[in-house]
Order: sequence, then C-alpha cells, then structure tokens
Amino acid sequence: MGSKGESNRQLIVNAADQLFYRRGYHQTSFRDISDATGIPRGNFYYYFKTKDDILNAVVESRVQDYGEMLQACEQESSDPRKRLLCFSNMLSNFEDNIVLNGCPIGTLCSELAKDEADLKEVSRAVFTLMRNWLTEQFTALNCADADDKAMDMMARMQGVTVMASAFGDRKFIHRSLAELQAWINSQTLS
Amino acid sequence: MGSKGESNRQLIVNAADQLFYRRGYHQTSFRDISDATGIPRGNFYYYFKTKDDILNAVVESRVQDYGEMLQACEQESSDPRKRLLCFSNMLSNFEDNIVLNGCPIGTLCSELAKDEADLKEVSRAVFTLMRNWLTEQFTALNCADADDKAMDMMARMQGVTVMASAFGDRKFIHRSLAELQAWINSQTLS
DNA sequence: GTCTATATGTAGATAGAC
DNA sequence: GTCTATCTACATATAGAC
Repeated sequence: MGSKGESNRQLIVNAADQLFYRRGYHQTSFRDISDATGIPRGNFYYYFKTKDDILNAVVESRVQDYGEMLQACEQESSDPRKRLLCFSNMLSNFEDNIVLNGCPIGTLCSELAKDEADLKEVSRAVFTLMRNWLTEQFTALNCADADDKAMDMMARMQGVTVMASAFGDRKFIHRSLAELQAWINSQTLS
Repeated sequence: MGSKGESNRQLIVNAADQLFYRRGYHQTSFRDISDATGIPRGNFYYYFKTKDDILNAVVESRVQDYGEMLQACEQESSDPRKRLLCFSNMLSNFEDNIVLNGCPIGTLCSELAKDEADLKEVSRAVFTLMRNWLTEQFTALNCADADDKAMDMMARMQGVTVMASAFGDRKFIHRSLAELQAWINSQTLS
C-alpha cells in the first residue's frame, strides 16, 4: 500500500466517521462520502469490499482515537479519580455535537443493535475499550465491584446524551456532569 | 371513515410501530409493513400521504399507549413514590425487548435526531409526555427541582437501556433498577 | 376502498478503459 | 490506482382499473 492510496483510504474513513455520526450508518450513502471527499463512488471498492468493511474501518479508527484519549487521561494524572474526571469531561468537550447528534458510540450501537448480530458486535468495540479502562480506574480506587461502577458511569453518561439530544438541552449536560463528578469524587480509595 | 378502513389503518400503524422499533424507521420499508400486514404497498397511500405521515400516526399511537400506562400507574396508588416505582418497572417488564432493541422511544429519538428538525420534534412527543408526568409526581413529593428530577430519572433509565442493549446484559437491568428504586424511595416528602 | 402495474430516484456494487 | 459508465435491486410514491 503506497502513501497516496493510504491517504485516500484515510480520507474515506474520516469522512465516513463524521457522516455515520451526523446522519447514521444506514442513512449515509456512498454518494455522501463521495461528495465529502471528492473521491468517485466506484473508487471505494478498491479500498473496501463492502459498506460493512467501511464500518469496520471506522470503528477501528475510533478505537484508535479513543484509545489515545484514554492515554491522555492517564498521562494527566496518576490519581484514578482525576483520570475519571478527565474521562467525564468528554460531556462538556463535545457538548455542541452531543446536543445535535448524541454520542457517536452510543447512537451507532443503538442503530446497529437493530441489525444483524455481527454489525452489533462490531459497533460495541469502543464501548468495550472504555469499559475495560474505566474498570481499571475503579479497581485502582479499591472498588469491590469495579466493573459494575464502570457500567454505571457509562450508563449515566449515555443517559445524559440521549436526553440532551432529544431535548436540545445544553444546561442538562452541565448539571449532570457536575453531579457525575461529585459522584466520582465520592468513590472510595480505602 | 368506516370501520373497515379504520381497522386497516390501525393494522398498518401497529405493524409500523413494531417494525420501527425492531429495525428502525429508515430501515423499515413499505414492503416490510406490507409483508407484516398482508396489505399491498400501494394501498398505504389511501391512508397516509407519506412515510412521515405513518411515523406521525405511530407516535400518536404511542402517546396514547404510554398515556394509558401512566394512568395505570396513577390508579395503582395515590403515593407519588409508588407511582414512580410503577413507572420504573417498565425496565423489567420489557427487559426482553430492551436487551434486543433498546428503548423504543429513546432509539427512535436517537435515530431521528440525525434527520430534519421536524422529524426530531415529532419523535420527542412521548418523552415530553413522560417528562411532564414525572415532574407532576416529583412535585407531589415536594421536590424543589421536580423537572430536574424528572430528567434525571429518564436519563438514568435511558442510560440503562443503551448499555443493556449494547452488551446484551439482562443482569445490568436488574441491578440498575434496584438502585433506581432505592433512589426513588430516598426522595423527600417534606 | 382495494389492488396491480408502474414511474422515478437512488442504493450498493461491478466492469473495464485508462 | 483512478475514474466513468452501468448493472441490479429496491426505495417511496403515483395512476388508474376494478
């Protein structure tokens, strides 16, 4: 794979990533991706066999991106609580997008849960990444049920994004984030 | 409108309701609804002008159905806390469907938030119904910020459905419901 | 009111020139 | 590797016979 080809492939993945988020997977057509990149439709099949393959590449790309974000949270502090706070700040960092389109991961999972099992499984990858990372942090806080806490925290954040986007409510994000962060700070380090 | 026509119309709405939930709005075709009802595709346009009109009818139907469920919760008790517990029991009553397809309302809102503003607005109707009803209950409990509590409770439940469907996790529903109900019982009646 | 046939557009995917 | 032209299927929607 030469540098030109790799670059075009990445252009497609990046555009698809954005479009899958803003319009949904099924509502995004090859024409949309073509318009966004300037790359002709038929050309996509040089890089990907099917649309599902593009989805796979987008999820891989997201795993990479969110993995880097988690590493950034780790490097910010060795205190697990501070790391959790860093993670929770996603809600305010991306609030403009959340109000419009919800969570990119959550809405993709919700959409593809209604499809065949393999697509559902693929879409879950980023959630799994986050869940494992959060479990590590709660474990470092000596929480007995660290994985439960991880699920609780993700559920809280997902609930906020669903309601905030349904009602276009920015203030709800702010209030909920404050309460979430109070909860994080209340987690024991025994 | 005669009884035969009203009945066929209702058949279409009921089938569309189920299909919009199990497959999503955009992924449900007239062919799907035709297959489910036995009513020919072209016939739909006698009852509805567009697919969006079917969506409108489905949302109206859901507002009706969930309105009746709220009334049932009211009739079960005059204690607002018991009414809230009744509402929260939706999570266990529908857990089989939730694990497979998430919340019918939440996933529809998430899907249509990515569409034009008018569809997004329509899909929000059931959420608004619930929000107002929950606010009434928290007001009856003398909560200062009753609407905030209503949003918090809905966000909690939505978060549970998103995570439960993403991971196919029934146990998470049970544990979260127990914690939600403890929270409900802790709400002050000063 | 009910149904068939069909119009019109666009989806994902392919073939083959360059 | 890149691009155009095109295939096949199916989407919503319409026309018009019965």
